[in-house]
Amino acid sequence: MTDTTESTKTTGAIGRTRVERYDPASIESRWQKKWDELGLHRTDLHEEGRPPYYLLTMYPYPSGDIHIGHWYIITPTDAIARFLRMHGENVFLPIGFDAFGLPAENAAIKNNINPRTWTMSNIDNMRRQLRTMGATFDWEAEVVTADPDYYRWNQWFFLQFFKAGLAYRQTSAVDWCPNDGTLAREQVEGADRHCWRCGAKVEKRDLAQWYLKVTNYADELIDFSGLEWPEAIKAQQTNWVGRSEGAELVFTTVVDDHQPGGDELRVFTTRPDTLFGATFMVLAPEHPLVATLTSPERRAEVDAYVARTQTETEIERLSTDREKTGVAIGADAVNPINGERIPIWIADYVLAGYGTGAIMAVPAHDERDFAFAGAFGLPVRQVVASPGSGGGGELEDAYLAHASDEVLVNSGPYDGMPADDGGRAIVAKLAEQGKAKPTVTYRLRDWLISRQRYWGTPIPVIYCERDGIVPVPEEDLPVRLPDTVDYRGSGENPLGRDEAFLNVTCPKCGGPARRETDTMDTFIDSSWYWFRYLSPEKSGGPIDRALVDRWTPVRQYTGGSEHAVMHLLYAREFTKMMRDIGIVDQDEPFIRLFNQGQILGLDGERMSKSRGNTVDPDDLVARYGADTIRLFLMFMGPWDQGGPWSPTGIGGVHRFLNRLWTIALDQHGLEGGDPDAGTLPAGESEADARTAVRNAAHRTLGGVTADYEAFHFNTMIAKLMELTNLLMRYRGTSVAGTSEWDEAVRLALLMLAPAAPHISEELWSRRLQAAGVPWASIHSQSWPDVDPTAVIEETREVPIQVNGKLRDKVTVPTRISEIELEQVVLARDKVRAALDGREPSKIIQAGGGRLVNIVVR
RNA sequence: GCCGGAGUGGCGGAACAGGCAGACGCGGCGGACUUAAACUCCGCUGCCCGCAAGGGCGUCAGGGUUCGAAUCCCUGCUCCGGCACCA
Repeated sequence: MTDTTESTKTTGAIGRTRVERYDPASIESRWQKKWDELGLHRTDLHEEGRPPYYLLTMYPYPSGDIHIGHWYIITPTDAIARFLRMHGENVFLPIGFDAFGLPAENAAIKNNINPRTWTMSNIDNMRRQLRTMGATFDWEAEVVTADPDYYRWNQWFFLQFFKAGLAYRQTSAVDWCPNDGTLAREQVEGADRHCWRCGAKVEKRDLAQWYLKVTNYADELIDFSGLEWPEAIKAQQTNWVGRSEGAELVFTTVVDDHQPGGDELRVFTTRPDTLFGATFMVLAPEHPLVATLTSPERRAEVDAYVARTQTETEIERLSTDREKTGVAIGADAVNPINGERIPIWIADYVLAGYGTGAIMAVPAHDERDFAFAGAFGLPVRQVVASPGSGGGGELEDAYLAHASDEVLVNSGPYDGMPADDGGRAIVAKLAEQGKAKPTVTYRLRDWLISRQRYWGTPIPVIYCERDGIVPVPEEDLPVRLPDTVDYRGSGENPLGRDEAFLNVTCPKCGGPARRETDTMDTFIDSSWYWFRYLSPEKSGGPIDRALVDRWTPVRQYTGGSEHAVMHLLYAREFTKMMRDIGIVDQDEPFIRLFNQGQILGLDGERMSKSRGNTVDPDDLVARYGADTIRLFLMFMGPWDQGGPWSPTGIGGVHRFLNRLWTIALDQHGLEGGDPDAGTLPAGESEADARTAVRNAAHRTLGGVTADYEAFHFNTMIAKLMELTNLLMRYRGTSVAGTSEWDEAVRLALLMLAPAAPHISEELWSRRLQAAGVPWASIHSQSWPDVDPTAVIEETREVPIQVNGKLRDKVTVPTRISEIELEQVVLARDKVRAALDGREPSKIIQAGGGRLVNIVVR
């Protein structure tokens, strides 16, 4: 802790003063309280005077503690808010808690307390910690998603989506985590297919589940026009949607002893040009025709393979370079282009959920088909080759080139055509017979939202034996999550064990019925929470349309990139669904997105409570104060970069604030350790020095303003350090206390205010008091303007190069002419030495004489 | 394999549109203050040669464009993040 009793000795011209030391502990909580009392951060959403600016940062999950990673995202966001307010924007910066979810349930099971109790007590703690940052959240807008007043609207949305055909129930093989229950496609990660949250291996289960029809928006989701989002996120989402253009081709099954034939076997391909090279077909083991097409003598083997793919896929899929497996089913198909009979196989490398679940295998031109053909001795026929090569000879690998300078071979009438034209011709020909059509396929799946967990939003549906699926009437919302359920895990839905919850009367027929016992994916909560911030208390509907129209889309969103294809994708999808049911009039939720980097723990891993590698900022705050921590985090490096946590260097930032304190409060003091203290630099007049101070202050202002706008906080702070160091040099000289000095200190405080709000407010208020001016918060001041006349330089230093190598520098008047500058440069001793008698062949003055380069042979 | 991003001192990082590489900070060295230490302050600090003046070399590697390249182009390497047989 800083010793507050010690004083800095001063022996300046003014005489002895006692200046207390910078003690953040004594000032920060005082200002936080004052700002609270004044309602400095409360946003009047109806105010007409200033333009609205919705600034949003991703709300935290209430895991129990705010760690340094939270500071890393939140405090720069707060600096942006304060900066914008000083520019006259009416900034809305709300905060809330993503309060449903698995960790609460697990912690509750472990400690035998109710998830709600656990969550709410964490939230209380985190509210307190969040306040120590000095962040300007509007706490009146707070949203807690586990409140019935919030989740009832999840249910309401679900009912509207159901009515609009955007929510549906379907039974199919789904990804299932032993801890989390069902997962959406986006929530299964890695080649080994593990759960995004708990890491457990994901299995396949056949379940009836609820889906949201987000595939409706596939094309819209890859259109980012009008959005300022990081390239990386746009690329990830585009890949995730996975739009793929090609054609659907229709093969036909051949009559066999055991089956009548004539069934259509549709395949999707991006390479119709290779149709003549199809030497076999492969169906996904789950393909519906497998059952009828399989011949009696192959039946046993096929059944065994199908069973095996269902149970063993995860183990096999562990290997990235898996061996191809599969079995022939004892039936053939006809290639529509040439009538050729080719055998039908099943294999797990063909996925049931993509395309048509069946492929034409062209081993010569597809790596996977090539490997499969190699494993089972199936023929390989090259049909694309570079012109002149003929395509003879054995391929060692699949031949993948298919640019327009490749031609078709072994393709009957299409021989010699460029591959891409040939492909189009083949599709066109088959289309005449109804056997092909150009098709677009997507990787994106509908959003599976059912979860077999307790701690979430109950899905508002009732199952009646007579009426089937009956939505809960809107007037019966919310379907409350019972507090007393035995939520402890036993692999079954906790809500299914609560008879009082489970048994209801059918709203349609009045007969006995049962409630849905699944809850919603918690990503539903975060898919519209920012709309709710605008009217958290509203009871007649989820959102206040007038405020939504006025304040959204969000102008600037800040948060991590780890939810690139989860939250950030769901939020876009949900907004489009809200638009389609007519309750908002916007296509996109977030205009600008900024992804800050991650602060990693000492182990180099992402900080998380479950890993136990979090850094608690409380100790650091106690020692250095919130302002130092805020600045240090911003100074570490570019905000979008993050990096491993190390407190080394925090002292440098703290010293900077101390120096600022000194120049603001002890301008006439003398530095004991500096032999030049109190004297102007040799050869510099007071007038020169005053001009230099003013010039530096305004130049800094220009740079700092641009840096704030670009979120370049590290260089913004570096510039303020430079200015402070300069003022430190002039402290105790005749320049200290002049109007130029005074202006520089004032500007420095204003520039620092968004980033280090407490110390700047404290120094600001002391200056006002000293000047006898009534107090007004620095945070309600206008951002200062650069005085263009102040940044005009009388002279400038010109680097001189000879053949691109720096040889000399010369200081010249700013208004020097080109000819004069050339004369000055050529007269320099070092230049003449470097030229060594040679005649310059060219003299280049770059940037209007900012640099001179002399070219000699 | 595909997609995205990045390679600059001992370290974190600067360098806006091709024009002084290394701002700012950490660390290190030297000094002032102190009885002493801590704190604070001042100076030096890319590498090599040299007592110095000065010179040479330097932005992952190799080529290229240019009067001039950390920056643009080509080839390759390494690292980080994402995807996972997507036909």
